[in-house]
Order: sequence, then structure tokens, then C-alpha cells
Amino acid sequence: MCANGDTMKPIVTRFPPSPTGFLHIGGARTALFNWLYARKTGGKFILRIEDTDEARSTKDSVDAILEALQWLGIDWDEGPYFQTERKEIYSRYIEKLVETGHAYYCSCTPDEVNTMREAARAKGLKPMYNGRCREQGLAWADNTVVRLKTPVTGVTVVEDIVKGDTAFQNAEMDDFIIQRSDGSAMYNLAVVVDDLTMGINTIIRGDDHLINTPKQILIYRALGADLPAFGHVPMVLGPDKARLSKRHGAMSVDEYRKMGYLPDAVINYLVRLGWSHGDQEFFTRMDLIEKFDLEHLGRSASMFDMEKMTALNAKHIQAKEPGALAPFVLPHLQDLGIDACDDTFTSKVIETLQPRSKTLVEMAAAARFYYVDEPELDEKAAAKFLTSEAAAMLIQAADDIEALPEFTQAALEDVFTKIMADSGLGFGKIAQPLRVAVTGTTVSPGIFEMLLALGKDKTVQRIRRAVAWIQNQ
RNA sequence: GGUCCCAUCGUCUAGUGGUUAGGACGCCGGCCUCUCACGCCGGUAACCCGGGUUCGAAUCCCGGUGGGAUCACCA
Repeated sequence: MCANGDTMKPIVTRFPPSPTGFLHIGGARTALFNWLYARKTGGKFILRIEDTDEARSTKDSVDAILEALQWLGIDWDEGPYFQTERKEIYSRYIEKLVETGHAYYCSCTPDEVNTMREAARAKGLKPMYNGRCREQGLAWADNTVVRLKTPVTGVTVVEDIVKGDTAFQNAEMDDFIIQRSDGSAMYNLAVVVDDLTMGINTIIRGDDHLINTPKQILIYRALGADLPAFGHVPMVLGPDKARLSKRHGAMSVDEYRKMGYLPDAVINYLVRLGWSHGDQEFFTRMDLIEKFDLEHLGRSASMFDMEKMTALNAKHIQAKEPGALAPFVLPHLQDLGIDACDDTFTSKVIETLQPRSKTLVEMAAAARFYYVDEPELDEKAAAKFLTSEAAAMLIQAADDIEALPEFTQAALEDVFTKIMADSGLGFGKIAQPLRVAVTGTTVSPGIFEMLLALGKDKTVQRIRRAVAWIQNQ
């Protein structure tokens, strides 16, 4: 909450992706910070598509970004707005800036400006536009740009929520272009006008924007507008400490969905990467909304660690109710050609797999044997455990289980106790052949929970099939 | 190179002048045990360096070093 005298102004945040690709992990994190802060304070979260680079922007990217946000459960209260649809608004503000003397037309060509830069560089100075048209009072003409008249002296201070106060010498800033010669607005102008007109008062973004901020502040001032609060969060780095990029592997949020990560886990991990709440590592979505704050945002860059995210994913898989997990598992089962239409059965299956699945892809693969009619026998497992010595025990197991009036854990325990007594075998000697008979492999959930989930008929049927297999050897 | 930001175990981090520097991931042991896991117990491992300030610095200041960002008629 932001108390401002006697008026309470709601927090308004935004996420402004460029639709030039998929929503990547780093972008998702900034979106998350803004979204959480808005939700936490009961404010508003606005989505804006910065598509003014029409050559690189695509509709497919817009769709991909929206879908990724939806999958993560990040919803927006306004938008998506598109900058390409707001060109007249920018023009109006640029005109106003020229009229009030805060900006001017400049007829210098790019070549001429380059020459100025080189001249400055030759003198050991910072390469900048030299302000030649600044006091000319030029009118609009073809190939004319608009530049902001920036202060020549003094400092512009960014009061940053996460970095603290940062001062920039105005002498370091040249009269930068706010409108191109084709009449379109430049990034810094468009952003400020958008944020201003959309009522955005809190801007959390990557610290690669920190250097843009004094320029934007100058525009706010020229417009006579109040400044929003800025918070620049550090970048996310790859394992080689370089800024996260394609070559670091899975970058897009969508890839994590495909690899079997839960949106809650992705959110949990991303937020923890650069924000903390004491020693707490596991957060539900509600936890996050309740506990997120700007005070505990980290100031140093962090490396993306997929192993830790995977560990967190495992925890979220365990924490969910089987029924709630099912909708997330189903698509992965479908990828394996499994049509799991029986919800009760699937919930039971999931429950047995929860403690032993790090991803939903793993879970689906491990669940496969439950659904197929005849699980394929692993060669080595069958050779080792489905032996002629095991046959008698398996036959007895099939017979006794089939005769069971109630298919319960207690009843199964009785069956195995009896087999152990009759055969003199230990439980392990019985369980492994049985496991191979029923699942085809040596690895599965615990015998009882697994058989119980599978059901009596399938259990008996599979044991008998294994016996037949032994007899055919 | 100029400007700006950053600096605690390998990684993510807690810490806001006095702690045996805590937690998590990973790794290594052990327990549990019908396999694999889960879980539990224990261990490994850090305050970048140098100066100050202070009775006392991971914490404050300065310098160095290292890493990152940015220097467009891109966003």
C-alpha cells in the first residue's frame, strides 16, 4: 500500500514484452515481480506489447507470450495494449514537447551525427550529438528528427528501490532522438508516454534499463509529470555467468511446460531467484502473493540453476493433491499415447508416483505400466527374477489373490505372509519377482500401494501372464 | 575505453556492528526398506583483496580486483 497524504493510491504495475520471440525465463521473472506486487497490494497489473519494431515483431510471438503468461497463472487487469496502435498519442506528446520548447527539430543526417561522434571521440570525449540544431528553431521538414533538449549541467538522480540512489551527470547525456525522421516515436519516449497515460506508478524491470532511466526521467520532467517508482532487478545469468541466452539451453517458459514442470514450481523458483523471505524455499502461489515485497529483492545477478528448479518441482509435485495434479499429468500421458479417462484410477496412479517423480514427464513414463494391457518385460529383469523357482510362488500368489473377497492392503499382507511361511522365502524374494511380473521392471512404487492402485483383476492377470512366460522359456 | 551496477559455501540465499556466519540445491556418509524414490540424521563447503572508522566489522567509508549492463533514427 502506498499512503500518500490522505489519499491512498493503488499500485499500478506493468509488463511490457517485445513480441520478438517466446516468453523467456528472465522476462517471466520480471512479469512475476510486477504481478505479485500488484496482487499483494490490491493494485493493478497491465500488459503492454512493445511492438514498435515492426520488422522483428510477430503475431506468433504475441500469442506465445500470452499463452506462457496464462500457463504461469499471471493474469492482467488491462491490456494487452499495443504500441503500434498508439502512434497518434506519441505524436501528440512529441508535439507538446516541441511547443513547450523542451524538444526541437533537427535536420542533421545520420552521417553528420556520426562525424560529430568521431570528432568527439578523437578528442577523447564521449561520442555525442553536439547540439547543432538545438537553438535553430527549425520547423518540421522531410528527414527531420525530434530531439529532447536535455540539461547541459547538473545531475539526474534515479531513486531506485533496489539499487538505491544513482546519480548520472547530465553532461553525459546528449540531446537524444525522441522521434525518427519517419515520424515514429523512439523507445524512451513511447515508454514514458505509455507509463504516464496508463497510470503506471511502479516500474520493476531488468537493470539493463537502469541507464535508460535518467533519459526517461528527463522526459517525465519535460512533460511536467510525476515520476513513478523505479526498481531495477539484476539480470539472470547462465551457468557460465553470461547473460541468459538461447545457447544456455531451455530458455522459453513453454519448454519447461513441455519438460514436465509445474507452473507453481517455475514461479516459486523464479521468484526465489532474486528475492527472499528469510530461510523459506517452498512457496505456494498464495504464499507469494501474501509475502512478496520490494524490500527483499536482491541486488546482485544470479545464475539460473536447473537442478534446484527441478528439486523444487519435485516438492510441488508432492505437495499437490493427486486430483489437482491430474490435469497437468494428462497431457504427458497423451504424449505417450495413453488415454487416461478414468479419473479415480488416475488419481490413485498419481498418488503412488508423487514421491518419486521430479518432473511430470518422468511421472508419465513411470505410470505407463499401469495403463498398457501388457507391460513389456525388461529383458534383464525377467531373466533375473522370472525364474522357474519363482513360478510356484507366483502361481500361489495369483491363486490366493484371486480368491480374496476384499482387495485391501491387510488382505494382501496376509497373502504374502502365508507365501513366506510356505516357501521359506523372505519378503524381498517375493516382492521383486512379483514386481517384474506386474510392471515388467525392477523399479516401481511400493508393492502394496502399486497393486492396490492397479486393482485385483489386472494384478492376477499379469501374474498369470508372467507364469506363462516362465513356462514358455 | 567512458558511464552505471554488483560482490557471503560450486549455485540460490539469510544476515543490516558483537552469530560456533543460518537455510536450500548439489555432493559425500548413515538410517529407513520389497526395488527406486520420499523422508530422517550427519558431513563437505563461503564473507574477493587492501586500507581505514570502531572496543569490535560479512555488515559503515575509501581504493583495488573481478563480473555484469550500457553507450543507435533497436527495444
